[in-house]
Amino acid sequence: MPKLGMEEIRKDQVIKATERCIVEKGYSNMSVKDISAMAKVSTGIIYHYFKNKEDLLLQVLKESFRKSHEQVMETVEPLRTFDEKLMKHIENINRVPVDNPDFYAVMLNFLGQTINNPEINGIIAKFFGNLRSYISQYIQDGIEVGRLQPEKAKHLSALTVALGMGIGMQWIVDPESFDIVDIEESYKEMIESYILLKE
Amino acid sequence: MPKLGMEEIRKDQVIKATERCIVEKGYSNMSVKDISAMAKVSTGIIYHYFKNKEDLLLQVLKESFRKSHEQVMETVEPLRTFDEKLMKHIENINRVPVDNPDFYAVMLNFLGQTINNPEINGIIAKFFGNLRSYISQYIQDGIEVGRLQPEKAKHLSALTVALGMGIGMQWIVDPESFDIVDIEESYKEMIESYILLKE
Amino acid sequence: MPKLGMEEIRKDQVIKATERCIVEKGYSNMSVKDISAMAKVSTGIIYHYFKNKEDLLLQVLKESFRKSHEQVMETVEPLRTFDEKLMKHIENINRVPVDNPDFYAVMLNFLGQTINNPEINGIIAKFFGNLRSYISQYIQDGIEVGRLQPEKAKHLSALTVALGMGIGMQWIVDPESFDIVDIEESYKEMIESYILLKE
Amino acid sequence: MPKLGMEEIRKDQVIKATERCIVEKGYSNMSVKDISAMAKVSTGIIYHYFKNKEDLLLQVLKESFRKSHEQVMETVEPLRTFDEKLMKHIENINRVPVDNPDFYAVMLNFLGQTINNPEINGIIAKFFGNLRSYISQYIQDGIEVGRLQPEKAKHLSALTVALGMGIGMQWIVDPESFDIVDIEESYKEMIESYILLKE
DNA sequence: TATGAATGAGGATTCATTCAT
DNA sequence: GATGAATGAATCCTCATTCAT
Repeated sequence: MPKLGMEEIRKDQVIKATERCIVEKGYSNMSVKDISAMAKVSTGIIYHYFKNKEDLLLQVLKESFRKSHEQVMETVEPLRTFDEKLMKHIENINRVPVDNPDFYAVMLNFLGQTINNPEINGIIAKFFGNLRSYISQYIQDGIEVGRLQPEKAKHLSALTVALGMGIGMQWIVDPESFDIVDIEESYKEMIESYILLKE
Repeated sequence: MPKLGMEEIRKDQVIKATERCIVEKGYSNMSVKDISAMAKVSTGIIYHYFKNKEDLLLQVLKESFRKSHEQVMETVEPLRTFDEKLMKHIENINRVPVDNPDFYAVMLNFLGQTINNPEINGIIAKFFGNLRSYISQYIQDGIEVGRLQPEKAKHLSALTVALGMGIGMQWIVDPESFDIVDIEESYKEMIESYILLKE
Repeated sequence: MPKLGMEEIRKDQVIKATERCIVEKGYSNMSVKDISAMAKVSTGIIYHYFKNKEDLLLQVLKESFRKSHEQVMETVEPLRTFDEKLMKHIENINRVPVDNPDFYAVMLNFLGQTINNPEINGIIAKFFGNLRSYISQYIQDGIEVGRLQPEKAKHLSALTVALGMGIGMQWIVDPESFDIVDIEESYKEMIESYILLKE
Repeated sequence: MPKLGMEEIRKDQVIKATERCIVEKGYSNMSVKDISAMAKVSTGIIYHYFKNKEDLLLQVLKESFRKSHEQVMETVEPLRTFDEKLMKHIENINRVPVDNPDFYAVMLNFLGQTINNPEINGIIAKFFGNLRSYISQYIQDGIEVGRLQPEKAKHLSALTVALGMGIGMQWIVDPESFDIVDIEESYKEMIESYILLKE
């Protein structure tokens, strides 16, 4: 077993274990010992690779957002037209709770810290900002090709993200309340009816 | 100072103090001692009136939702037509983050516990359910008077709530990202364009 | 309901409740609140009639021994001959665990405090001393009527009490280990064979 | 000071300290902090090696019985004849209160918990059962070599243990009441007169 | 007499973090 | 690099006792 170059392996191992702990026990009920047990390492190792628990948690959040972003890019970028991209993005957002419920669990847990932890708040703010800015780009494209009303552009990105997040949250809290696959159509329709795509 | 019949006074005092603690310190960084200091009572009194910290927290959440619901009812109920009601409801939802940021702080903190705490989850699920069901009633009314397309009704309540919550969350996390008073118009327009109100 | 002369009624009520608490929860797991709940009075009442918890407990122990002693006297005193008395006394001692298991529960609980609580130790010592001294009297009588060997008298009372207590304790701890009614015969035989009763 | 492989050392250290605390302060007046101070370790270490206070106490009881049993075996086993063994066993039991008063202090404290703590009850029941079963074996041997009346065997072990325990308890509670070295002779005589050893 | 509200010290237990090995 | 023993402050909670009513 290599002793050198373990850094990446160990960090990854610990971050993944922390994620699982958040999902299984929750942000506020999870000790460093729990994490080390889940990762099958000693507690000492954690402090060897991370400054402290808070540092580790921040890295977990960053990694979680990084992966989520990566996933979105992979599916959306290859598409050509702005409306394909927008609709794909909506699909992506809408399906997170089903496809990757752990992401939601992690995000909700961190969201609870946003009020009192500026660092976490900053990371989440940046993530939301990114989501909006991708959508803004598609919209810009749509305006440029003359198929979108410029006056609707201003809040569209925030509204699109809002719908996705709001649907996801309601569904995570109560999956019986509606069918999340079913609602996707309405989600798209609502956006479309608002921006009045011109043929 | 009276010694008898203090129950309601003390419970209220402690619940309010707990709310303040959640807002100022956060759900997971707040000790019973913090609460008792905030409420200017002894820790013992908290256990005299609440079974334990969890019980207290649940009551804080319930109380928070109760007040929020009350507030909504007061402004929406007096209105006559379904579209006035719906739009007022939207306004209400949209303004919570500005008018009552503490409510958002509390809710976000509890939302973070929803994954791992079935009791909290139940209370939040019920609250979201209530929000949707009020909207559903306005919509029913709208369909009955022939001014609303029935086929849009199915997900409208969830979508309306989603927009409100999603806007609020983004704004709480980053108030610089958009003007929340400004976005209200777009919020309403999006709903209206979807349901195609007939004159 | 009389307000004057409540002292005896209340004291008795509280002492009985305390006894029940000791039996049901154990000496060291029982709070003043438990006692007041069991007695259906307020905690304040307890401090009105007893100096403090320790005082109350001492009175419970005394009362327990007083009742036990009373019971013994009632059945033994009417008898005539010393050997009838001795055997009846043995029967009495032997049957306490079955007839009055609460007494054993209470005594065992207090016995556990004897090492570290001189006051409790004193009361128990006196109780054991009493038991021995009654037996010594019967034996004196036996010697005087010439039916008992004087040289066996010295330790007989302690040995008789020892057998009774030792049997009781083993049986309380494990009632399956022997039949306590059955062992009485052997208990008596052992005493008889030792003192060689002359016809 | 070594950092690895401390488990046995620490456990022993803590168990011994707990024993001392029970003797000096009593089962119900002794805090984990007292124990940790007595053992000269931090409170944390106690929870590192024992599940909780109750677990620790159970191990103390077990250890106490284990040592006592060991001691008995060492002195009794080398002996040849059943009556030598029986008498030695009686001597051993009788001398515990003098030779090892801590054992009695510990046992009495735990005995007080037997009514309300099934686990403690089980351990004590087993210990008493062991004591009886050793004696039963000597008796069997005596019957087989024809020097003991079989009909007396049934309760003899319980009666022998009863005498020993009963004497010890009375003496612990009031050492002035009789001379425990002196009573040993009578203890033995009582057993001998009962079983009528044939030459 | 009687109540039960109120106190706060003290209880068991957990936990982030350090450090000798 | 890696371990897990060790710490002790901080957590939640209980409880004997007091006292205004």
